[in-house]
Amino acid sequence: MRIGELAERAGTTAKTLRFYEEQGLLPPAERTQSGYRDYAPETVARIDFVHRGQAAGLTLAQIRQILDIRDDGAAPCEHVRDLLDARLAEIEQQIAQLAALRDTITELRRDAAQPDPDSCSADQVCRYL
Amino acid sequence: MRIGELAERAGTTAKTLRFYEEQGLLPPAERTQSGYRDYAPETVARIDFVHRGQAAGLTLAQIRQILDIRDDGAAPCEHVRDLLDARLAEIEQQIAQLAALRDTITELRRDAAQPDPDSCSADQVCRYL
DNA sequence: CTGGACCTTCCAGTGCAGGGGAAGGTCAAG
DNA sequence: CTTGACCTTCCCCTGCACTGGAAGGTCCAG
Repeated sequence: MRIGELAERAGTTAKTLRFYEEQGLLPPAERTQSGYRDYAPETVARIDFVHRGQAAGLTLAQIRQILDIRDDGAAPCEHVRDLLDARLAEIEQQIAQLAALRDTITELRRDAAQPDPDSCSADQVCRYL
Repeated sequence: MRIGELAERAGTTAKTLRFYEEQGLLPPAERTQSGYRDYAPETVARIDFVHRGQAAGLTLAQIRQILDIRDDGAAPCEHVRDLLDARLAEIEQQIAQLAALRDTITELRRDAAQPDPDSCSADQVCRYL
């Protein structure tokens, strides 16, 4: 299978697959005599895994770690579990930060409900911020 | 006042102030005979405003819009209000997306609570993801 | 007059996940 | 034999807000 067909089957682009190979997410592909990349059908599953990892909010670097463990012949279960835990903690923190920011902005917005341009000195630019 | 002193008073770095000037957040500074930037003390207030805008989650481009309106002689109140509204909507959406991702990961994590390496085929890399 | 602190410009890189496009090679159909 | 679709490598660009560093100029104290 050539790179275009693989890309279509896996729901991505040839450009992205070359990028994944460069990043070590895909092993260097076999080549035809003329230099074209030649993929086994199973490669689709590997790309699907990358997509599942992304859907779980993992970075390509983290997904690569998992693949490296698997390629070493081990089962990456525990590492996956740790990554999910870490990601979960990050997300909770991000949500908390965004919620705090939302509250801040909501308050600013309330103060700015009936703007009074005259009470804004040019010096401070805008007294509602 | 030279750039280093301004940076210290405003709680930032000289490098950042040059960057702000380049981005149009600060007007091109006066220069001394020898070419050093020379600032009026009021400049601190402008940088403070930039920081308040950042604290409200606005981008430098958005903060620049507000400053441009003020520099045109108008009061930016209404534009500020609109920006806050837009930012608020974005934040709500980001929070919702993160909450959905959190739920997804929580579920994955529950399935991976007692990892069973043998049930993971090498093909799919990790059945918990 | 020398050293060090400060300033200048310009170039380049950071992290993330690719996308755009040039210049050229290959392959199958008509 | 040519056309068009596909492939190759290569390098640069995106957004965001800076940060680092090189090479050189200025200022002031000792």
